[in-house]
Amino acid sequence: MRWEDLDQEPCSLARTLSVVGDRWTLIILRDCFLGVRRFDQFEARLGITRHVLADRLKKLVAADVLEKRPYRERPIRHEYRLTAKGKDLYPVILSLVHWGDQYMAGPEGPPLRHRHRRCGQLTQGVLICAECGEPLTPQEVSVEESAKWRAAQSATGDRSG
Amino acid sequence: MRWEDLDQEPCSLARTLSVVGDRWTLIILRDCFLGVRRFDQFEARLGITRHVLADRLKKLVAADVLEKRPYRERPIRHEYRLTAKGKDLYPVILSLVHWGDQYMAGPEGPPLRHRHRRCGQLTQGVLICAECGEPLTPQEVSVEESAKWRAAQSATGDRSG
DNA sequence: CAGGTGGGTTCTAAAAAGGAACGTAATCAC
DNA sequence: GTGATTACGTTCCTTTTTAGAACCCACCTG
Repeated sequence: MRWEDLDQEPCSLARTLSVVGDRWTLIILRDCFLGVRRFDQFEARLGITRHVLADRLKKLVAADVLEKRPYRERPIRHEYRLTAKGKDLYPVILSLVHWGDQYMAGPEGPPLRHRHRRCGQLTQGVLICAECGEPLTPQEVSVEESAKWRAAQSATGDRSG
Repeated sequence: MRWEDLDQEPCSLARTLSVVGDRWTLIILRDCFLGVRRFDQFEARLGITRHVLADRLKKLVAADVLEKRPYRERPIRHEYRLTAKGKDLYPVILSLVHWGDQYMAGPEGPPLRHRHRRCGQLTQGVLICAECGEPLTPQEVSVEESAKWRAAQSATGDRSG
Protein backbone atom coordinates (compact mmCIF):
# COMPACT_ATOMS: atom_id res chain seq x y z
CA MET A 1 0.00 0.00 0.00
CA ARG A 2 1.24 3.44 -0.82
CA TRP A 3 1.44 6.30 1.63
CA GLU A 4 -1.13 8.35 -0.30
CA ASP A 5 -3.65 5.54 -0.10
CA LEU A 6 -3.63 5.38 3.67
CA ASP A 7 -6.19 8.14 4.02
CA GLN A 8 -8.70 6.05 2.06
CA GLU A 9 -8.50 3.09 4.43
CA PRO A 10 -11.63 2.30 6.41
CA CYS A 11 -9.76 2.83 9.66
CA SER A 12 -9.44 6.03 11.65
CA LEU A 13 -5.99 5.05 12.83
CA ALA A 14 -4.68 4.57 9.30
CA ARG A 15 -6.22 7.85 8.23
CA THR A 16 -4.69 9.70 11.13
CA LEU A 17 -1.33 8.18 10.32
CA SER A 18 -1.66 9.43 6.76
CA VAL A 19 -1.23 12.87 8.36
CA VAL A 20 1.11 12.30 11.30
CA GLY A 21 2.52 8.81 10.69
CA ASP A 22 6.07 9.57 9.80
CA ARG A 23 9.32 10.05 11.59
CA TRP A 24 9.22 13.86 11.66
CA THR A 25 5.71 15.20 11.70
CA LEU A 26 4.96 14.58 15.35
CA ILE A 27 8.32 16.01 16.39
CA ILE A 28 7.52 19.17 14.43
CA LEU A 29 4.16 19.34 16.17
CA ARG A 30 5.82 18.86 19.55
CA ASP A 31 7.79 22.01 18.86
CA CYS A 32 4.62 23.80 17.78
CA PHE A 33 3.13 23.02 21.18
CA LEU A 34 6.31 24.39 22.77
CA GLY A 35 5.78 27.67 20.93
CA VAL A 36 8.05 27.32 17.91
CA ARG A 37 6.65 29.04 14.83
CA ARG A 38 9.35 29.90 12.31
CA PHE A 39 11.12 27.88 9.70
CA ASP A 40 14.62 28.55 10.96
CA GLN A 41 13.68 27.84 14.57
CA PHE A 42 12.38 24.42 13.58
CA GLU A 43 15.50 23.80 11.58
CA ALA A 44 17.84 24.77 14.41
CA ARG A 45 16.03 22.64 16.99
CA LEU A 46 15.26 19.59 14.91
CA GLY A 47 18.29 18.16 13.13
CA ILE A 48 16.05 17.83 10.08
CA THR A 49 16.95 18.71 6.52
CA ARG A 50 15.41 21.88 5.15
CA HIS A 51 13.97 19.89 2.31
CA VAL A 52 11.99 17.56 4.53
CA LEU A 53 11.00 20.36 6.89
CA ALA A 54 9.57 22.44 4.04
CA ASP A 55 7.71 19.38 2.75
CA ARG A 56 6.23 18.48 6.14
CA LEU A 57 5.14 22.02 6.89
CA LYS A 58 3.47 22.20 3.50
CA LYS A 59 1.63 18.94 4.14
CA LEU A 60 0.56 19.99 7.62
CA VAL A 61 -0.82 23.24 6.22
CA ALA A 62 -2.63 21.32 3.47
CA ALA A 63 -4.11 19.02 6.13
CA ASP A 64 -5.30 22.05 8.11
CA VAL A 65 -3.22 21.08 11.14
CA LEU A 66 -1.08 24.19 10.87
CA GLU A 67 -1.86 27.54 9.33
CA LYS A 68 0.67 29.75 7.63
CA ARG A 69 0.17 33.39 8.39
CA PRO A 70 2.26 36.43 7.55
CA TYR A 71 3.92 38.18 10.48
CA ARG A 72 5.70 40.75 8.35
CA GLU A 73 5.36 42.26 4.87
CA ARG A 74 8.31 43.42 2.78
CA PRO A 75 9.92 41.01 2.79
CA ILE A 76 6.98 38.74 3.33
CA ARG A 77 7.59 36.33 6.20
CA HIS A 78 5.31 33.64 7.55
CA GLU A 79 4.88 31.74 10.74
CA TYR A 80 3.21 28.41 11.32
CA ARG A 81 0.58 28.08 14.02
CA LEU A 82 -1.55 25.23 15.24
CA THR A 83 -5.17 25.29 14.13
CA ALA A 84 -7.95 23.90 16.36
CA LYS A 85 -7.54 20.62 14.51
CA GLY A 86 -3.84 20.69 15.29
CA LYS A 87 -4.37 21.53 18.93
CA ASP A 88 -6.62 18.50 19.23
CA LEU A 89 -3.56 16.35 18.63
CA TYR A 90 -2.38 17.27 22.11
CA PRO A 91 -3.62 14.04 23.73
CA VAL A 92 -1.75 12.03 21.10
CA ILE A 93 1.50 13.81 21.86
CA LEU A 94 1.04 13.61 25.59
CA SER A 95 0.29 9.89 25.43
CA LEU A 96 3.43 9.29 23.41
CA VAL A 97 5.51 11.38 25.80
CA HIS A 98 4.07 9.59 28.80
CA TRP A 99 4.97 6.19 27.35
CA GLY A 100 8.46 7.40 26.57
CA ASP A 101 8.83 8.71 30.11
CA GLN A 102 7.92 5.29 31.42
CA TYR A 103 9.87 3.06 29.09
CA MET A 104 12.50 4.97 27.19
CA ALA A 105 14.03 7.25 29.84
CA GLY A 106 17.57 6.56 30.96
CA PRO A 107 18.74 6.43 34.57
CA GLU A 108 18.39 10.23 34.89
CA GLY A 109 14.68 9.92 34.29
CA PRO A 110 12.68 11.83 31.70
CA PRO A 111 14.13 15.14 30.51
CA LEU A 112 10.93 17.16 30.83
CA ARG A 113 8.13 17.33 33.34
CA HIS A 114 4.64 18.58 32.83
CA ARG A 115 2.94 20.78 35.37
CA HIS A 116 -0.81 21.21 35.28
CA ARG A 117 -1.21 24.88 36.05
CA ARG A 118 -4.85 24.46 36.98
CA CYS A 119 -4.01 22.26 39.98
CA GLY A 120 -0.34 23.08 40.36
CA GLN A 121 0.86 19.46 40.37
CA LEU A 122 3.36 17.65 38.20
CA THR A 123 1.11 15.47 36.13
CA GLN A 124 0.75 12.55 33.78
CA GLY A 125 -2.15 12.11 31.43
CA VAL A 126 -4.63 9.30 32.02
CA LEU A 127 -7.08 8.21 29.38
CA ILE A 128 -10.55 7.73 30.79
CA CYS A 129 -13.96 6.82 29.41
CA ALA A 130 -15.87 9.98 28.53
CA GLU A 131 -19.06 8.30 29.76
CA CYS A 132 -18.18 6.77 33.13
CA GLY A 133 -14.83 8.34 33.99
CA GLU A 134 -12.98 5.07 34.58
CA PRO A 135 -9.59 4.49 32.91
CA LEU A 136 -9.84 2.73 29.57
CA THR A 137 -7.99 -0.57 29.26
CA PRO A 138 -7.80 -2.75 26.18
CA GLN A 139 -9.49 -5.62 27.98
CA GLU A 140 -12.53 -3.54 28.81
CA VAL A 141 -13.07 -1.97 25.41
CA SER A 142 -14.71 -3.88 22.61
CA VAL A 143 -14.89 -2.81 19.01
CA GLU A 144 -18.05 -2.79 16.92
CA GLU A 145 -18.47 -2.12 13.26
CA SER A 146 -20.65 0.90 12.71
CA ALA A 147 -24.07 0.03 11.26
CA LYS A 148 -23.88 2.89 8.76
CA TRP A 149 -20.56 1.58 7.58
CA ARG A 150 -21.78 -1.95 7.12
CA ALA A 151 -24.67 -0.64 5.06
CA ALA A 152 -22.51 1.66 2.94
CA GLN A 153 -19.91 -0.98 2.20
CA SER A 154 -22.24 -3.98 1.73
CA ALA A 155 -20.27 -6.96 0.46
CA THR A 156 -17.08 -5.42 -0.85
CA GLY A 157 -14.78 -7.60 1.19
CA ASP A 158 -13.13 -4.61 2.75
CA ARG A 159 -10.71 -5.25 5.51
CA SER A 160 -11.50 -2.76 8.18
CA GLY A 161 -10.18 -1.92 11.59
CA MET B 1 19.42 12.94 11.95
CA ARG B 2 19.18 9.25 11.33
CA TRP B 3 16.37 7.02 12.49
CA GLU B 4 18.67 5.03 14.79
CA ASP B 5 19.79 8.18 16.58
CA LEU B 6 16.30 9.18 17.60
CA ASP B 7 16.34 7.00 20.71
CA GLN B 8 19.30 8.98 22.05
CA GLU B 9 17.50 12.32 21.88
CA PRO B 10 16.77 14.02 25.20
CA CYS B 11 13.05 13.90 24.46
CA SER B 12 10.60 11.23 25.41
CA LEU B 13 8.55 11.88 22.30
CA ALA B 14 11.50 11.37 19.99
CA ARG B 15 12.47 8.22 21.84
CA THR B 16 8.99 6.83 21.62
CA LEU B 17 8.91 7.58 17.91
CA SER B 18 12.15 5.65 17.49
CA VAL B 19 9.97 2.62 18.30
CA VAL B 20 6.57 3.44 16.81
CA GLY B 21 7.27 6.42 14.56
CA ASP B 22 6.79 4.95 11.15
CA ARG B 23 4.00 4.35 8.72
CA TRP B 24 3.40 0.69 9.64
CA THR B 25 4.30 -0.02 13.23
CA LEU B 26 1.21 1.49 14.81
CA ILE B 27 -1.05 -0.19 12.28
CA ILE B 28 0.51 -3.52 13.17
CA LEU B 29 -0.07 -2.76 16.84
CA ARG B 30 -3.68 -1.82 16.13
CA ASP B 31 -4.17 -5.33 14.79
CA CYS B 32 -2.44 -6.78 17.84
CA PHE B 33 -5.01 -5.05 20.02
CA LEU B 34 -7.72 -6.52 17.80
CA GLY B 35 -6.36 -10.00 18.52
CA VAL B 36 -4.23 -10.68 15.45
CA ARG B 37 -1.17 -12.78 16.28
CA ARG B 38 0.18 -14.60 13.25
CA PHE B 39 2.37 -13.52 10.39
CA ASP B 40 -0.04 -14.45 7.64
CA GLN B 41 -3.00 -12.81 9.38
CA PHE B 42 -1.11 -9.55 9.56
CA GLU B 43 -0.13 -9.91 5.95
CA ALA B 44 -3.66 -10.59 4.77
CA ARG B 45 -5.16 -7.68 6.70
CA LEU B 46 -2.50 -5.08 6.16
CA GLY B 47 -1.56 -4.56 2.52
CA ILE B 48 2.05 -4.57 3.69
CA THR B 49 4.92 -6.37 2.02
CA ARG B 50 6.22 -9.47 3.78
CA HIS B 51 9.63 -7.92 3.85
CA VAL B 52 8.57 -4.88 5.83
CA LEU B 53 6.25 -6.91 8.04
CA ALA B 54 9.05 -9.29 9.05
CA ASP B 55 11.31 -6.35 9.74
CA ARG B 56 8.78 -4.50 11.90
CA LEU B 57 7.85 -7.56 13.91
CA LYS B 58 11.52 -8.22 14.56
CA LYS B 59 12.04 -4.63 15.73
CA LEU B 60 8.98 -4.71 17.95
CA VAL B 61 10.20 -7.92 19.56
CA ALA B 62 13.65 -6.38 20.05
CA ALA B 63 11.99 -3.34 21.68
CA ASP B 64 10.04 -5.63 24.01
CA VAL B 65 6.71 -4.37 22.72
CA LEU B 66 5.76 -7.77 21.32
CA GLU B 67 6.94 -11.20 22.35
CA LYS B 68 7.35 -14.11 19.98
CA ARG B 69 6.24 -17.37 21.47
CA PRO B 70 5.83 -20.82 19.95
CA TYR B 71 2.30 -22.10 19.63
CA ARG B 72 3.26 -25.34 17.89
CA GLU B 73 6.36 -27.49 17.55
CA ARG B 74 7.14 -29.55 14.46
CA PRO B 75 7.03 -27.48 12.43
CA ILE B 76 7.86 -24.73 14.83
CA ARG B 77 5.41 -21.82 14.55
CA HIS B 78 5.31 -18.61 16.47
CA GLU B 79 2.79 -16.00 17.38
CA TYR B 80 3.29 -12.41 18.37
CA ARG B 81 1.70 -11.09 21.52
CA LEU B 82 1.69 -7.74 23.21
CA THR B 83 3.86 -7.45 26.30
CA ALA B 84 2.89 -5.20 29.21
CA LYS B 85 5.01 -2.50 27.59
CA GLY B 86 3.08 -2.98 24.37
CA LYS B 87 -0.29 -2.92 26.08
CA ASP B 88 0.64 0.42 27.61
CA LEU B 89 0.57 1.87 24.11
CA TYR B 90 -3.20 1.57 24.16
CA PRO B 91 -3.82 5.22 25.08
CA VAL B 92 -1.63 6.28 22.16
CA ILE B 93 -3.65 4.22 19.71
CA LEU B 94 -6.97 5.29 21.14
CA SER B 95 -5.98 8.96 21.00
CA LEU B 96 -5.00 8.61 17.36
CA VAL B 97 -8.22 6.78 16.54
CA HIS B 98 -10.28 9.37 18.33
CA TRP B 99 -8.67 12.19 16.36
CA GLY B 100 -9.25 10.30 13.13
CA ASP B 101 -12.89 9.74 14.07
CA GLN B 102 -13.26 13.48 14.54
CA TYR B 103 -11.37 14.81 11.58
CA MET B 104 -10.73 12.13 8.99
CA ALA B 105 -14.04 10.26 8.80
CA GLY B 106 -16.09 10.57 5.64
CA PRO B 107 -19.82 11.29 5.51
CA GLU B 108 -20.62 7.78 6.77
CA GLY B 109 -18.82 8.52 10.01
CA PRO B 110 -16.07 6.45 11.58
CA PRO B 111 -15.95 2.76 10.62
CA LEU B 112 -15.54 1.41 14.13
CA ARG B 113 -17.03 2.24 17.49
CA HIS B 114 -15.67 1.50 20.89
CA ARG B 115 -17.84 0.17 23.67
CA HIS B 116 -16.64 0.34 27.24
CA ARG B 117 -17.79 -2.96 28.63
CA ARG B 118 -17.45 -1.79 32.21
CA CYS B 119 -20.16 0.83 31.79
CA GLY B 120 -21.81 -0.46 28.64
CA GLN B 121 -21.65 2.86 26.73
CA LEU B 122 -20.14 3.73 23.40
CA THR B 123 -17.15 5.76 24.44
CA GLN B 124 -14.39 8.12 23.48
CA GLY B 125 -11.20 8.51 25.44
CA VAL B 126 -10.51 11.74 27.31
CA LEU B 127 -7.10 12.61 28.62
CA ILE B 128 -7.24 13.91 32.18
CA CYS B 129 -4.73 15.02 34.77
CA ALA B 130 -3.80 12.08 37.00
CA GLU B 131 -3.67 14.48 39.95
CA CYS B 132 -6.84 16.53 39.74
CA GLY B 133 -8.95 14.69 37.20
CA GLU B 134 -9.58 17.68 34.93
CA PRO B 135 -9.01 17.36 31.17
CA LEU B 136 -5.51 18.35 30.09
CA THR B 137 -5.28 21.17 27.55
CA PRO B 138 -2.12 22.56 26.03
CA GLN B 139 -2.81 26.00 27.52
CA GLU B 140 -2.96 24.65 31.04
CA VAL B 141 0.14 22.48 30.94
CA SER B 142 3.60 23.96 31.28
CA VAL B 143 6.82 22.18 30.66
CA GLU B 144 9.79 22.18 33.04
CA GLU B 145 13.24 20.81 32.57
CA SER B 146 13.94 18.13 35.13
CA ALA B 147 16.51 19.22 37.74
CA LYS B 148 18.33 15.89 37.47
CA TRP B 149 18.58 16.36 33.76
CA ARG B 150 19.96 19.86 34.03
CA ALA B 151 22.60 18.57 36.43
CA ALA B 152 23.51 15.56 34.32
CA GLN B 153 23.79 17.55 31.11
CA SER B 154 25.48 20.68 32.49
CA ALA B 155 26.63 22.91 29.65
CA THR B 156 26.55 20.63 26.63
CA GLY B 157 24.28 22.85 24.58
CA ASP B 158 21.79 20.05 24.05
CA ARG B 159 18.57 20.92 22.39
CA SER B 160 15.90 19.29 24.43
CA GLY B 161 12.16 19.09 24.27
C1' DC C 1 28.60 47.29 -2.53
C1' DA C 2 29.77 43.18 0.74
C1' DG C 3 27.79 40.34 3.94
C1' DG C 4 23.91 38.51 6.58
C1' DT C 5 19.08 36.67 7.33
C1' DG C 6 14.76 34.26 6.30
C1' DG C 7 12.71 30.95 3.62
C1' DG C 8 12.92 28.23 0.61
C1' DT C 9 14.42 24.90 -4.06
C1' DT C 10 17.62 21.88 -6.62
C1' DC C 11 21.02 18.32 -6.96
C1' DT C 12 23.08 13.71 -5.97
C1' DA C 13 23.67 9.71 -3.03
C1' DA C 14 22.05 6.68 0.42
C1' DA C 15 18.33 4.37 2.76
C1' DA C 16 13.80 2.47 2.89
C1' DA C 17 9.77 0.49 0.80
C1' DG C 18 7.24 -1.95 -2.90
C1' DG C 19 6.62 -6.11 -5.59
C1' DA C 20 7.48 -10.50 -7.03
C1' DA C 21 9.86 -14.79 -6.79
C1' DC C 22 12.28 -18.34 -4.17
C1' DG C 23 13.15 -21.55 -0.05
C1' DT C 24 11.82 -24.83 3.38
C1' DA C 25 9.68 -27.90 6.52
C1' DA C 26 5.76 -30.11 7.52
C1' DT C 27 1.12 -31.52 6.46
C1' DC C 28 -3.09 -32.66 3.56
C1' DA C 29 -5.63 -34.60 -0.49
C1' DC C 30 -5.73 -38.16 -3.65
C1' DG D 1 4.20 -41.01 -2.86
C1' DT D 2 3.33 -37.10 -5.92
C1' DG D 3 1.43 -32.60 -5.85
C1' DA D 4 -0.68 -28.85 -3.62
C1' DT D 5 -1.03 -26.06 0.57
C1' DT D 6 0.21 -23.64 4.89
C1' DA D 7 3.24 -20.87 7.66
C1' DC D 8 7.05 -17.98 7.73
C1' DG D 9 10.26 -16.07 6.10
C1' DT D 10 14.56 -14.33 2.63
C1' DT D 11 16.41 -12.58 -1.86
C1' DC D 12 16.51 -9.79 -5.77
C1' DC D 13 15.38 -5.74 -8.30
C1' DT D 14 12.83 -1.29 -8.87
C1' DT D 15 10.72 2.87 -7.11
C1' DT D 16 10.18 6.29 -3.47
C1' DT D 17 11.94 8.89 0.46
C1' DT D 18 15.50 10.92 3.01
C1' DA D 19 19.97 12.96 3.94
C1' DG D 20 23.27 16.35 3.00
C1' DA D 21 25.03 20.02 0.76
C1' DA D 22 24.78 23.73 -2.46
C1' DC D 23 22.23 27.25 -4.63
C1' DC D 24 18.81 31.14 -5.14
C1' DC D 25 16.27 35.39 -4.21
C1' DA D 26 14.45 39.38 -1.79
C1' DC D 27 15.46 42.28 1.52
C1' DC D 28 18.22 44.58 5.28
C1' DT D 29 22.54 46.51 7.51
C1' DG D 30 26.76 49.13 7.45
